[in-house]
Order: sequence, then structure tokens, then C-alpha cells
Amino acid sequence: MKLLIDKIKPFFEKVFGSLGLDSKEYEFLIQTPRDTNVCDVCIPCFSLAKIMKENPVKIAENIANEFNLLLQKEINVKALNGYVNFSSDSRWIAKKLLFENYSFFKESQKLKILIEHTSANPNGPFHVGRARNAILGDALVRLNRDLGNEVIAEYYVDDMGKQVGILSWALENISRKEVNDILEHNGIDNLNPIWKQKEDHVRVRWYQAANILRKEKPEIEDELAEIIRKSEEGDEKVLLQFNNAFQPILDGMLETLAKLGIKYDSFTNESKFIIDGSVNKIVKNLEKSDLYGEAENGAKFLELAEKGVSGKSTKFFFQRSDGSSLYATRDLAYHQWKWSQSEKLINVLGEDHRLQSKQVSVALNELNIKCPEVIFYAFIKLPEGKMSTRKGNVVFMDDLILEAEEIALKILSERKGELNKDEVFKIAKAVASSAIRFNILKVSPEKGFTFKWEDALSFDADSAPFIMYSHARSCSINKKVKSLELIEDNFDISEIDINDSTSRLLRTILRYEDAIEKSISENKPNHFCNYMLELSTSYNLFYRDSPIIKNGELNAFNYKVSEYSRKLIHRGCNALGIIPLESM
RNA sequence: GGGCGCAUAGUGUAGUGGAUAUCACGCUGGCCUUCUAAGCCGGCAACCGGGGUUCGAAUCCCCGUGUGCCCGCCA
Repeated sequence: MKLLIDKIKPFFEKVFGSLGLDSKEYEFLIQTPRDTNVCDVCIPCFSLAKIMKENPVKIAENIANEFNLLLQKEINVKALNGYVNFSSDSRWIAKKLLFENYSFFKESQKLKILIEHTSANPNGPFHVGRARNAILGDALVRLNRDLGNEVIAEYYVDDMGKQVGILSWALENISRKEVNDILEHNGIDNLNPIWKQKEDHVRVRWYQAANILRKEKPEIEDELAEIIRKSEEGDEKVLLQFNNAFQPILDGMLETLAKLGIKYDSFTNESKFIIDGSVNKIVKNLEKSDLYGEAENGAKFLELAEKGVSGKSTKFFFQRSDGSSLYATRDLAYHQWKWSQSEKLINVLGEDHRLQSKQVSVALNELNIKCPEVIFYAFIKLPEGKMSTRKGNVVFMDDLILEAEEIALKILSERKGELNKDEVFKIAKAVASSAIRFNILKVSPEKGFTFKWEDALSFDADSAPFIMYSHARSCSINKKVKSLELIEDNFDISEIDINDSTSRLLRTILRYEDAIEKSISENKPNHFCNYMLELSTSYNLFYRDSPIIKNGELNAFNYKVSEYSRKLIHRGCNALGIIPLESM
């Protein structure tokens, strides 16, 4: 409700000045109420009671009276239960939105932001748990872009070290037949033939087989250690070999994410920071820290016991005894580099990285490098327990998407319609991808949840299709108006009678800015999900009560409101990665 | 053993010091000759337990309970 707050601020200064209060100090009191049906903006007077030594109900009444002397009739001010409640005239809102092109985020500061998300090790297909990262990250990218920020979506590629090393070794040393035999003996399902062309599904089997083989033949460890060591020294030949091993997997993973509308602007390889020497510089600088310590064998660490880290080990190791670097050290160099690209950093990490992220923050402080904002999300479990790529106990995102498309197709086939096959297929894909994203986004990131097929595939009221359906309706109306070539009569907004549901819709539209800003400032896309559900509900009520075409004639005001809503729902869908279809 | 998350109707969720605790599923009763019924309207039902701070606590603090994650010279 920025529009209204900006409107009343100058009067607020006068009123509070006349009460002998510093208006700047109390500006924060102007707020949007929890229950938006009560009023548009309010000032709770409870905290003033102590200073003014008076009953908050009385204070509210006095303040309301003062405002009423100053404000024109387009803002209604009333005192209620110790609150000063402001309600704007619906015609005034309509005028600002429909005729004066009030635009959102005009005064917001625009930033260059780098959002690093997903960054999953390229060793196998996405399962639903890992995908939460990508879906959250992509939503943050889109929300920030909606506000006008310039955003880089970053994927940090683990192209060295143990995991890729194992994969690379497996592809060179284990035959297809051996892989199949090993996995069969260990109860891992066969490759689903649907995915036999998709290298993430194919190659992960080598990774799984190698992990089983390592337990049986310890001598493999020596071979592994050798190539891993070389990769960490930046050996070009080994890194190229690693790259050839994981790149087809990464491509397969990105193909899956693309089905969900997720794309990246930039990929950065971990090895970059070994090769360019920045890791070495980080090590040198960390050695100067007061927290620096060395183990007996020469491994280097920071002692974090005094920095709020506790547990069995309080040491943060950044160099092994053999002189090689660790993931965390490279991460420090990576952060330094990221700051050279942007003014704000956001990382999306699983809750298992909480400690590691704290260690990185302390180390960054020691290096005089700013810390990123980090958003943590809890894991998605299966009813039978944790998901694990190695154990093959997962729901693949590719399978979930396929299943969702089939259900959408089934629903479409049950409904009468004159859509052709291509359109039906396109709609099913859009519904599936949007619904999956939304069902994950609508839950607050720090809350864990258990994956259930029926919830993930729910297309009911609390879902993306609900929002998409409102949009499709508004499109349908627009098409009808166009096809009937109805004429938009001129009208005087001050003469229009605005009903309750239209008034509610106009107010909901006005809260778009607040919803985006809240979601961004807290890095919680679920807030905006909620808002989009409210916007759609408001539109549905308006649709019920306010005919746009009646007896073959166009209601120009209702049409303008509908069109404004249509464009805003479209915009909001893009901000969440929901595909706003024109018909469904 | 220690640290860090989380706990709201039968189920899932919103809410980060204020007005009658949000929305959905569920159960239940209604609305399609009228701009897409994947919709709309009505009813049922909840703040883990105990202390504290405050004029006021689901929200902040302490203790407990349950649950998840972490405590590698892995990533």
C-alpha cells in the first residue's frame, strides 16, 4: 500500500508535529494491517500510550480527528480499538491504477545481484529433494528481476575432487555389464528405458557401482587418490578427463531443470580458483589470522571455538597436510570472485550446510570479505525416509514431471473442449511444470516436508492451476470482447459505483509491491505464492459479481479492471515461474 | 555429548509484539439454459507442555518434550 502511505505521510508529519512528537521517529508505526479487510493502512497507538500518558483508544480518536481535518474525502480515517484506520476510496485507487498509470517499484533501489543456486554435483539425475534448491533459487531470481534488479543466476560446478573423481574413474574402469551386475546384486533398480538416452540417468549407474566396488576392493582407493590429487593441483589432463565424464550428466540435469523453466546465466568451475592462484592467496591471508593454527602433520585451520562454533570439532580446516586445498578454501576464493561481479550475493543451500556456511562467514570476516545472504531450506523426505542418490532411494524429477503431465492430460480429456492435440499437450506440460514448482515454493523454506505423490500432483485450489485458471478466464473475456468488436465507451470514474468484490480486487492489486518486496527482503518466495493465490481469488470474486459483457454490451470500467488484473496475474506468474496460459 | 532448525484444526500451511489466528485439503449443505465449475457461497475444526518479560505473546527469553540437520585433513 505504498500509494496510500506516500499520500498520508505529509499529513502524518503535521499531525504528529502538532502533538509534539517527532514524526520521523514514529513513521514506522504506519503499517498495513494483518487483516486487509479492516482497512488499507493503520497506525496502532499502543506504544504512544506510555509517552502521552493516555488511553490508546483516546489517542487514536484524537489522531483520527486531526487527520480528518486535513485529508480530503478520498481517504477515510476512523479510530477503532486503539488504531487509526485509513481506508482509501475505491474510485481514487481505480483512478490511480487505470488512468494515471501508477507504476510499481518506481522508487525502489535497483541492485546488481548474483544468486548462486542448485550447484549440485554433476553425478546423477535430479531427485525431488535436490530440485528444491533449484526451484527456490530460480524463484528468487525471477522475483528480483520483477522488482527491476539486475540478476545473474549462477551455477557453481564441482569439476574436481572426490565425487567427480569417482565418476571419472568408474567410466574408465568398469564395463557396462559389470555395472549392471553390481547394481542388480545390490538391489538398485534397472535403468528406466524411457531415460536410456539421458546421460544423467545412464552415467549415475557407474557412480553408484563404483561406490559399491570401493567397499569390496580397497586397492581402488589408491588409484582414486592419485587422480583426485592431480585434479586438486589443477592438472589439465585430469581436469579434462573429469570434464568429459561429468559434462553429459550436467547437460542431462540442465535439461530436466529447463522443463521446469529454470535457466542459468553463468557457470563457474571450482578448478578456476586453483588455476588462477586465488586459492593460494586465500591460504596465505588466512595464515595471518589470529585464529590460525596448524595440526601436528602440517594441516592448516582456523580455530572457531571463540566464534560461536561448538561441537566435537571447532576447527575449520582449509589446507590438508599434503598442501592441497579443500572445498571450503575454494569456496572462499569463489566468494571473493563473486563480489567482483555484483553488489549483493545470495546463496541457496540445504540445511546440512548451515555449519559449513557459518565457518565460511567467519573466514570471510577474517579476510575482510563481505558475507553473502544465505537462504537455507529443509530436506524433502520420502515417507520411507531420506532420499539418497547413492542408494537409489529417490523420486526422480524426470519421473515426477512425466507423471504430472499424464494427470493433466487426463483432466483435460475429461473436459469438453475444442482444443487440438498440440494445444492439449502444451497445456499439460505447462500445468505440470507450474504445479510442481508451486507445490514446492508455497512452503516456507525452513520447513521440511514429506513428499507425497498426491500432494505434489495436486491441482486443487491451493495450487498453480488455480492461478493459471483465473488468468485463462481473463484472457477468454478479453478475446471475446475483441472478437465481438465491442466498443469501449468513455466514462467518468467519479460516477462509477464500485461493488465490494471490485473494491477488494483493486486493493489486492495495490498490495503487489508489498508482496514482492517482502518475499525479496526475506528471501521467501512462499509469501508471494500466498499473494498470488489472494490475487486470483480476488479476481474470481470480481468475475462472479461484475459482468464485463452484459446483454451484448461492454461495461468499460469492469473491462479495464479485468484487463489490468489479467496483465498483473501474468506478471506475477512470471515472477514465480508459473506459465500463464491463455486457455486451459 | 554439543550446536543449529522446526512444532498452529484430522492433514498440510500463513503469521517474526497488537484488533475476531490465514488459506487449502478433509467432512458437510448449497450454486452451471448467463464472460471457462481446475470456479463460487455457507457450516465443523487449531497456536506442543511449563515458567518469565510486556499494557498486550502463536510471535521475545528460560526450562522441558517431540522431530530434522550438523559436529570429516568429504563435497
